[in-house]
Amino acid sequence: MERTKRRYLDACGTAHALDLIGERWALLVMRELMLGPRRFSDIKASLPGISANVLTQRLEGLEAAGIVARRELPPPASVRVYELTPWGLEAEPILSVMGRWAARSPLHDPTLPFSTASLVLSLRTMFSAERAEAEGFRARIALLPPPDAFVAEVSPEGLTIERGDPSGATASLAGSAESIAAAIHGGVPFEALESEGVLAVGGDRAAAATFTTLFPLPPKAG
Amino acid sequence: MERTKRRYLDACGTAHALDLIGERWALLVMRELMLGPRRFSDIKASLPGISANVLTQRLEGLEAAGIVARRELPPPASVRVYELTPWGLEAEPILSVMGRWAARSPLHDPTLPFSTASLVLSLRTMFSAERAEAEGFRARIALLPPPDAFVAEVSPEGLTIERGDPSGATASLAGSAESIAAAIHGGVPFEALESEGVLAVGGDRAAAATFTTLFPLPPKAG
DNA sequence: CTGTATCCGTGTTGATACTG
DNA sequence: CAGTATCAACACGGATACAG
Repeated sequence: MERTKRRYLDACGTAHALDLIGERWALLVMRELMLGPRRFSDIKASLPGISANVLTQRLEGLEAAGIVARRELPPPASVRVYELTPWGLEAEPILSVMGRWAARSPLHDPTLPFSTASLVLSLRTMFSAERAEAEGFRARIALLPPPDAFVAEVSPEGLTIERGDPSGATASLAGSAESIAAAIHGGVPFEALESEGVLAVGGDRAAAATFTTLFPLPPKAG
Repeated sequence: MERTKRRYLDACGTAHALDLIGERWALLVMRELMLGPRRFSDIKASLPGISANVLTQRLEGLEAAGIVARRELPPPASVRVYELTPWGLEAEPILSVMGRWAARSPLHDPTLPFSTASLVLSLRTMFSAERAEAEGFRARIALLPPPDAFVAEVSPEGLTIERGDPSGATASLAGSAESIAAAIHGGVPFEALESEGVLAVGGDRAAAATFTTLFPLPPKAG
């Protein structure tokens, strides 16, 4: 095939990182795998604009680099899934740092599509331990972007967000990743989103409201 | 011209970062500007393989995004230089995190060319405050990759590396960025590099030797 | 139904030559 | 020195066809 990959002739670690994950779509494919194994079609559906052949190439390249592994689920599922290797998982700080930096961009357009993986990673990135501390906040908030279910746990140790059973949570936010993000990052009041029918808030509404204030965005640059 | 820039239709911060700095060469151009203003030809000379037209396009794009600014030095210099804006400067953690992650790659080839900016940023990235603490190390080490002069200061507060006057330093390492990196990251003994005539160690050799141990590389993945 | 391979129009990249 | 012009090679994205 193409043994003549276009590489940077540069010993710098950053340049090598770009050789590995600098091609178009590569980091976003990795983003979609950060929360666990996914199937080809699910990845493709979460990345508006990627074409099947490009996704195939990226998965091959990331596999060859030792960043992604493919696996067959045992019968009766018997489907092929892609997952990050342990080293691939360690790339999450790259996504976080890039996201935090870009949040200061004056050109950012928050009205574009927003995947579930983006939502969860953005919350991990933007969580303010200081604010949670100042509020003395402690809760388990269920995040329910269909068909997934995550539980965010805020404690003095910090924030964790994992797939899990939402029953027993202090409060719940059900709706598309875009709608949940509108409430948390966009500051849109629950009532506005509920009256449009795109968000359902359950349980302790005050706790849910406080939760949405724990992820402040940095000021715009320029 | 390019009113149809190829963007990701994705509200995720990481995706927006890729819209801004995800094009080929963009991050490496920024790396070359991290230590201060540079001229077009100097940037081009530090990036093996980039062509003039692509460098022009990247500088234009980064300027339009508010990441890079162009400036004319006053007479008698009267040359045009490019520099990072304050927000552009804040992208250094992106380079660090990518470099640290890629250092674990089994495919990394340390024999490729290595720019002065790469050397300084890699030292800032890989510095181990724990080791300096454990050694009780405190010194000013001059790094002299011609035609530049940097002073690295190790103190209980951490490491700083700035352009500066090398006189009065505890020790000095003079040679190409590649040679200095061979001593620090590659673990090559001073004597081997000196006998090849590619490195000159001055001042307190023991302090210089200890200094080279403060930048440990992480273990390889896979 | 889930992926993979092939073709094709278009835009991006890279090398050389050239201009102010 | 600091770019621009030109052109060839490649990568991307879309559609479609194919394989398990």
